[in-house]
Amino acid sequence: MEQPSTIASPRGAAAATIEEVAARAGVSRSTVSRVLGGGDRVSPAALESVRRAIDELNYVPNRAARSLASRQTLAIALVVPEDTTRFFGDPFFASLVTGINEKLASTDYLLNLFIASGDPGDKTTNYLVGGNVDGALIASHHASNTFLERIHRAVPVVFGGRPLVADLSGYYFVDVDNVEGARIGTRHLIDRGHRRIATITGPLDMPVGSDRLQGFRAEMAAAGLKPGPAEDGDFTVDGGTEAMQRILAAGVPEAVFVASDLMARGAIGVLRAAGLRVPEDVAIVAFDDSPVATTMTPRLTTVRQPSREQGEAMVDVLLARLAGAEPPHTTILHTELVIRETA
Amino acid sequence: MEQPSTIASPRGAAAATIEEVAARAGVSRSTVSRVLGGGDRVSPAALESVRRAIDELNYVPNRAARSLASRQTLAIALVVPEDTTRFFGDPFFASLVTGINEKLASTDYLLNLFIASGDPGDKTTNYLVGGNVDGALIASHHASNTFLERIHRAVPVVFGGRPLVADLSGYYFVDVDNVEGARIGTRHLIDRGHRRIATITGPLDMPVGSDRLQGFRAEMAAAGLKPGPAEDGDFTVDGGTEAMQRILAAGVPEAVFVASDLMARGAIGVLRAAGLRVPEDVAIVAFDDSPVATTMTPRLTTVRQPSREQGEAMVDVLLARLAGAEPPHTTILHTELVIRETA
DNA sequence: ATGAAAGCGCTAACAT
DNA sequence: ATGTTAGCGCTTTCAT
Repeated sequence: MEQPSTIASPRGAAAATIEEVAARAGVSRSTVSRVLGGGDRVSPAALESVRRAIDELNYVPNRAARSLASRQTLAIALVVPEDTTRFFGDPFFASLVTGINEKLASTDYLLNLFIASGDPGDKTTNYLVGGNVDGALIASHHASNTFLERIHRAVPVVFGGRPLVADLSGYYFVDVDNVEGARIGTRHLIDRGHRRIATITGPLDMPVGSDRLQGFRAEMAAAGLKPGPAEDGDFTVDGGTEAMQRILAAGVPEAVFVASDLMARGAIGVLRAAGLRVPEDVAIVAFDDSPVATTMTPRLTTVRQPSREQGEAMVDVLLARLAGAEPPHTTILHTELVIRETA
Repeated sequence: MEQPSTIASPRGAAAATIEEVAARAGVSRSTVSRVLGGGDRVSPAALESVRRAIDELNYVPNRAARSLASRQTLAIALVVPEDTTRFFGDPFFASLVTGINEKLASTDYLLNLFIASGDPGDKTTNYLVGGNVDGALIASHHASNTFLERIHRAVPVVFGGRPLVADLSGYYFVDVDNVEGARIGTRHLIDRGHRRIATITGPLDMPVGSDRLQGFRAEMAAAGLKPGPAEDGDFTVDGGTEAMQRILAAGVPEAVFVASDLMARGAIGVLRAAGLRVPEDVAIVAFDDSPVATTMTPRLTTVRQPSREQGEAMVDVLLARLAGAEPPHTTILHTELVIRETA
């Protein structure tokens, strides 16, 4: 060991620089840089000695310097404009992140996750706009316009879900056909012979929320039925509970189309507490097909949303853009009905 | 515009540089830099014109350049060496992240989250070692030594839980007193008059796993009781299910100390399926006091672990180190028993 | 209070 | 195949 262990300070030993590696290997900076870049146009001898020097010095290139010079970071941000409770509570994010992570694992890009709830000081935004990542994935939902637009202007972005902006042109996003999904789910209820059908929606200021309500209404209309009450369940278990209570207060429906599995869980709890059987007294079709759909009893009949594939598709589109290709601005994924026990 | 707009590419308009801001404001780079740094030793007039220029140009400092020069990034990494399933499935991480996030929100530091499951190419490690963050928080668990040590050597690190390294000296960590917690939980079972007590453990290659088993055994020994079977439930619902099945196969215990809420959920499912009542036939004390403890029926009697406080404490220690202070290497948090319905 | 000048550690032409 | 030369955009002495 030639390096004395200087490590009494918080940061470890002063990091070796490319210059030191070059000196030790008896070559120039450029040669070391070439080795770092894949070892092309480097003699076997030089390559060997550089590699050894890197090893001995425990050298890792300084990324700030590297990105400053090369204008790329090899990092991709996933921004989730939600608070931690929602982020961890909603299984949608788990699948989305899983899809993204897996797709990115085989590339040189590293995924940075930002849980940017309120972020008063715009720390996250400045970080992204400041050139710290090559591209960003945003699980849009109900983020404020300025926030989205600032990032979108500075760095290639792909949205998960339809971004909430005035003018969609120029934006890239991967969305699920929520209108279609809601129609499929509602249709199943109608096919089962139900007529008085209520719905529990997500927040209507979110595209996912309003799209699913729209699908519900469209399908009811197509069947010549008058839609029952629609109550906002906030995409949470508790919200679903309260929404169901409000619906019940107005009379017991034959069936309920619930716009997420989580809300369905809350709703079913209320139904049972009221002595109503599912599906015998009230049938339920939910939306998501997340793990809770099979974990709870009775197991949910639900509209499957391909969240993981959505994550993968987002990465595909972003990577294509970063590679200079021209992927389609809009990618739409489809849903399918999974019939289990609640309808 | 002296620079031709080469940017038909994905990224938006070329970002303004400090030089352009200076020119527009009619001052030097240095003055702009001072304004950026807080506006000290700058005349009101200059300050005003620089601010306007920044605004008009939509200027955001390039962070790579800034960190290269200033040797700090204002970013802090949270590294979770787990796969996404575990990360999202275990409520422990949700509270930990919540605590960390909240504590960091009021500082200038930005939290970068890395879900570094396998990471074959060491992308995450190189990112951290490459100086991309000022410090790192690691939810340690069962990460490989080399991984932890490489990061620890390069950047100030604080671990959540006791890191799995040969020599603990030099490491900073915030841990929960798991031995004590397990003793408290086990004691409660003994106090209730139970004698034949089994345990479902976490993986024993994790400090949390072995500590809780050790506490269970210590308390049983202190009471002069022979510990019942111990089965590894992997800290998951399914693992808990299987562990309980193995225990049952060897005979029905009077009580089980289960080292996590999630595993208790699986275990109770098995018990009920076997026609056994909880707590009448088999009493259960779990560990965590996560949201599932009150969500399920019956509600869990469990040892409360302050995960959120743990996250906050981790940030405190790291921030202290970054500020040049000398916080204690070890911080131990305590547990308390929460009595509900299962014991 | 302000500017000039010297890097931070790296990549990327451009020579050779 | 290798070295030389410029920067990348910023902070930071050091003068003034």
